[in-house]
Amino acid sequence: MTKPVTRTRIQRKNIALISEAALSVFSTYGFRGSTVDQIAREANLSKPNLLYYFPSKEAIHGHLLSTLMETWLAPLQDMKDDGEPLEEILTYMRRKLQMSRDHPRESRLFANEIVQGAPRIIEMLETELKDLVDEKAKVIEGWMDDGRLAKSDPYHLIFSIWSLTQHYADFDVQVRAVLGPENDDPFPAAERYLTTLFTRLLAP
Amino acid sequence: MTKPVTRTRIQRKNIALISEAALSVFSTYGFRGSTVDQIAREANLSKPNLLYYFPSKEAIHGHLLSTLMETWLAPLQDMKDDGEPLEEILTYMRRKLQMSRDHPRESRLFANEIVQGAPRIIEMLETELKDLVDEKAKVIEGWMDDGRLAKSDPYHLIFSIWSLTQHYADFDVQVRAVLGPENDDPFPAAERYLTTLFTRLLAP
DNA sequence: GTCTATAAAATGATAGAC
DNA sequence: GTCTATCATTTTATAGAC
Repeated sequence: MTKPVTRTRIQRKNIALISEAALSVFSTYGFRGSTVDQIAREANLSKPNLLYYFPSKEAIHGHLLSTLMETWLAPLQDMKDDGEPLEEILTYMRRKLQMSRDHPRESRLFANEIVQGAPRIIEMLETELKDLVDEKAKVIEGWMDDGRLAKSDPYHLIFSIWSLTQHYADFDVQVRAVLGPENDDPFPAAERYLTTLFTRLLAP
Repeated sequence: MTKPVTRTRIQRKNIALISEAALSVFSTYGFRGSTVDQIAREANLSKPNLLYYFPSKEAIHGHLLSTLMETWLAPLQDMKDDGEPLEEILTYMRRKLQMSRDHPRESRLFANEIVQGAPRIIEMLETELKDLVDEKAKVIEGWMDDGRLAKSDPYHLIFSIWSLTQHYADFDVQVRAVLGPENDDPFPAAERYLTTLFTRLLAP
């Protein structure tokens, strides 16, 4: 698929530098709201030098999205049929919550893209993501049919894990504004709350 | 606060036209990603004519945000101390879900603003919104202390209602992509799922 | 109130020297 | 590989006729 490339140390370094800078900028302003100038400044490169490594603004954004996609899907892929059902769900939820805490920019990059209609990843959502969710929804449904998990809609269950965990990255400023400056880290309380929520919802 | 204005019919009509168009455009592209040209085209006005009614792009955006804010807070304000606790919470959740279904552009306008750091409404979040949530969290905590609602964190309970309901507006394309074209309206199933979720979480 | 024309700044991208 | 200079477009906003 992707053509094999041999890159020099300096190429690897600059591509990493640009990716890092672009992640910060795109996740904060969205695709159309971001400028190549901003990214170049953030990466400490001149604009033409940045465009020596990527042919266009669109290319940088596409590179980020496809690179991050597999990281993003990994936690759901790792939810295994043969585990203890409630523990599998709780582990998935906790991993997603950790990603919100440790990689909020990645979360906001996707949030920006999807809120704005997902023009650049809609196809991937309809194929890769849908297939993965279909598969895992079947697993969850099996658990419910076996009486190992209380019944509820498996698709909306997955949506609820996404929305509840990503909220702490995507709406971080609002969460902090409401909790006030005295509560600096909302994540420990969030984890306790979400554990209770999914346990009460799903315990058989 | 706002200076009282007497507007002609034509002024009211055009301001409404511009607001409507701007809501569509800003909610889809965010502030920086939107152009005055787009809004003018959408409103069937020339760009200078649009700028005759609003002094700048920023002014249109600000007008929208402050106009919509009270609509946005109304459902939480209406949650009353003297009702049946679980019903009050479920009613609030359902009203929020209805807003996601009936006013998705408003939801996405705020989502865009907050994901991008809420530069234009952060102050309002730290005052009006925080005060309202503080007040309602106290009410909920009272219900829990009286044993009329199972205990859990009232702040994160409110966050969870926001994230779960707004998800169906803000991430609409993703929800539809995953459910596939055969499931055209996700809201009925969402309402059943969320009713189950909050009932199991909160029933004493 | 509405329009055409246009100024002034920003932005994406390229040319070409080193 | 990196830079300065620059082009072509887009974009916000204004001038001024009607």
